Amino acid sequence: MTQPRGQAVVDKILDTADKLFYQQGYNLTGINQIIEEAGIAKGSLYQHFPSKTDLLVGYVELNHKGWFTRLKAHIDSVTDPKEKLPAIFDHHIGRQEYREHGGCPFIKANNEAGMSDPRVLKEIQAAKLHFRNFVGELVAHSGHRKILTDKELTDTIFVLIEGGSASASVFKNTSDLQSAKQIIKKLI
Amino acid sequence: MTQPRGQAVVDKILDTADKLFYQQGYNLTGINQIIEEAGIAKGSLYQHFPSKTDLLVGYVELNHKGWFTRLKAHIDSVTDPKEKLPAIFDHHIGRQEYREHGGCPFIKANNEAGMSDPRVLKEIQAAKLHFRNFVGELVAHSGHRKILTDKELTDTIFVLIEGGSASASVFKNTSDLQSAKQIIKKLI
DNA sequence: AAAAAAATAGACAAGGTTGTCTATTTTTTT
DNA sequence: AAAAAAATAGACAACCTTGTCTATTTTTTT
Repeated sequence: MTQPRGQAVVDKILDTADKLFYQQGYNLTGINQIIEEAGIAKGSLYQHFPSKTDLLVGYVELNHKGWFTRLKAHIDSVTDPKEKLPAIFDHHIGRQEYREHGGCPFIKANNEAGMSDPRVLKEIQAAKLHFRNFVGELVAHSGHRKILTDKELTDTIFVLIEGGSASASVFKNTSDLQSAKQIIKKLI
Repeated sequence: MTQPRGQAVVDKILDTADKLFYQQGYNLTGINQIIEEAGIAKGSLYQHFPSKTDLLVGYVELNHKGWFTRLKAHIDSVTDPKEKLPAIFDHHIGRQEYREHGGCPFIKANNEAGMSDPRVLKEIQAAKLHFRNFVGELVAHSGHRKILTDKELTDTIFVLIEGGSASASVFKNTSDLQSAKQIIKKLI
């Protein structure tokens, strides 16, 4: 069970698929490129992922986990409950900069391959609901000014984050995410 | 120059590409499927579009024109300047229902093939700037309550429409677009 | 140490992809 | 009516795709 050096095969596959699926897109990334860049054999890939679609499902699940872990860690580091709301935008601004303004990985996967397997859409919806519930909790404890109701503010933040990420992928900058952050600060 | 019955070849190509690129995605739509469903010969396609990428550019341009024509017609039909703002949401709600919640065609094309040709990204950015400027004009003449500045309200509407369309493609409904509409009504 | 499982390298099948080219027919222009 | 352009049907090249299968080596478990 020990793992002296180097990643396990599954991790190498998922890491490579994560990079390539996001950068090039699912349909433009071939199995052969994945095994070459991951440095593993084709048989190993098909042992862990019976089909390319299964690898896509694994990719979406991995992104769900990793994304939420990072988001929660960032928000937990902010102590003022009201300040946690703009921090959601800061986190996504940083992620889009790191990701070179490629947009939301879930929306990308959904647009390109959302119909290829029901598990893909299900997992993407789960990730988005997860996010909305998380925002809802933060709003509920934020002590905001109630210009909008809790539900309205939650929906606004959720939709602004979606739209701000889409805008980042079009304009290759985070200016709309920054604008959205300022607007939310004004409304809380 | 007359065209007695049936569309010209170019129109048949673009209509078919429009349908298939949006429904299936650019990368999953083959040239052979396009010519078959359009009922034209392969040589005819390559006479008008030297490559598949050129057809993609034509597709984005066609969407830019058609989308704006429809949007403007809808907004023009609303007389009250303030009511034109929620009408932007109504229009997009109707479009997403008609499009079966596939999301924004520009975002889809950008996610899937934004890097394949600089003309694609350029045209998508042009469409989005076109939209933002259009919203800006409506906001300027709306006589809203100035809870937000003109620029802030414009940005908010723009980003909410982007996010609401993305949400429609994930949840296969227009509930976030409807929520966004209500929030805007409250802010104007 | 022996048995089982996992990983490797790579050939291979079956089919799909874009784009070219030819020969023929139809349509449009002059 | 004659010449030019456009459209058709389809074969074809060159290549890429996913997934399978074999033979061999490495790693892990018992």
